[in-house]
Amino acid sequence: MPWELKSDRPIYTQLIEQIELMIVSGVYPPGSKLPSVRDMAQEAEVNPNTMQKALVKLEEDGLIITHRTSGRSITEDATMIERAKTKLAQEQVSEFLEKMQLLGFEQHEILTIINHMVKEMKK
Amino acid sequence: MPWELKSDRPIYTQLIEQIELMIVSGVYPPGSKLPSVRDMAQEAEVNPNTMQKALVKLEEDGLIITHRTSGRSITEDATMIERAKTKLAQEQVSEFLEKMQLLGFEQHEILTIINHMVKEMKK
DNA sequence: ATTATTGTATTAAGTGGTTAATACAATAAT
DNA sequence: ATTATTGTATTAACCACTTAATACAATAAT
Repeated sequence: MPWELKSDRPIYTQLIEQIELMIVSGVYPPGSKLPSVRDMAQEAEVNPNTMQKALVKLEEDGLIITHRTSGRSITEDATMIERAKTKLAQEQVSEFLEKMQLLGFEQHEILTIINHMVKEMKK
Repeated sequence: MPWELKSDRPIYTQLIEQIELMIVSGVYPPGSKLPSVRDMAQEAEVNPNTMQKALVKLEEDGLIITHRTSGRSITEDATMIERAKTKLAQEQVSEFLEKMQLLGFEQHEILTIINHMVKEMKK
C-alpha cells in the first residue's frame, strides 16, 4: 500500500478513495481493526488532521465504525462492502465508456482496443 | 459543450482537459480559430485569468497557436492531434484496467462486465 | 488616423486545503 | 489508582487556486 498521493487534488479525498479501495479489495477484512489515526497519518506521511478528515467521511458512509477510545474497525457487514465494490466498479466502467465516447471512439472500437490491451498485459 | 467544472480539482486543469477533448474530437477542427480569451472565459463562466492559464498550457503542448493580436487557432498539424488522441485513449484504458484490478477483478471479469455494459448502452 | 479587439501582466483580496502545535475527555492497559 | 492510548477539537500560519479590477502593447478593423 504505497499511498500514492498527488498534489492535483485534495489529499483527504485521495485518502478516502485509497482506504475504501483497501476495504473493498480485502486488505482490511470485515471486522478487522484499523491502525490509530496517528499511525495511519504517519504511515501515509500526512497530518493527523488530514487523515482524521478522511476517516470521518468513511464512517459516515458506514464502511468504518469508531469505538471512541479503542480505535476504529471495518464494518462486519460484508454485504455492504460488496455493494460498495460493485458501485465503484460500475462508476469506473461508465466513466471510462463516457470518456472514450467523448474522445470519438465507437463502441466496437472501444471493445477492440480494450481486448487488445488486456492481451498485452498478460505477457 | 456544457463546461462541466467541479470544485474538487483546480479549474484550470479541468479547462485544459476539456479543451483538449474538444480539439481531438473535432469540435475545434485543425486550423480553426478559437474564441478570444475573454469570450471563452465568459462561456465557461470563469475568470479570464483562469482561462488564460489553461490556454497557455495548451500552447506549450503545441495544440494551440497564438497570433498575438488576432487571437488563437488550433494547430494545422493533424498528425499531432491524432497523436494526442491516441495518447489520451491509452491513458484512459490503462487507468481503467489498473483501477479494476485494484478493486479485485480478474481480466476476464473485466471483459465480461464491459461487454455487458456496452450492450446495455445500445438500448 | 482612430477605434476596437487581441493577448498579456499586475495587484489585491478571498477561499479551501494542509500543516503544526496543543489540548481535552474517555477508557484500555498496567 | 496510574499511565498510555484512543478519538476529537482548536488555533494559527502557510500556500495554491480563483476572482476582480485594471492597465498596457500590438494590430486588425473602420
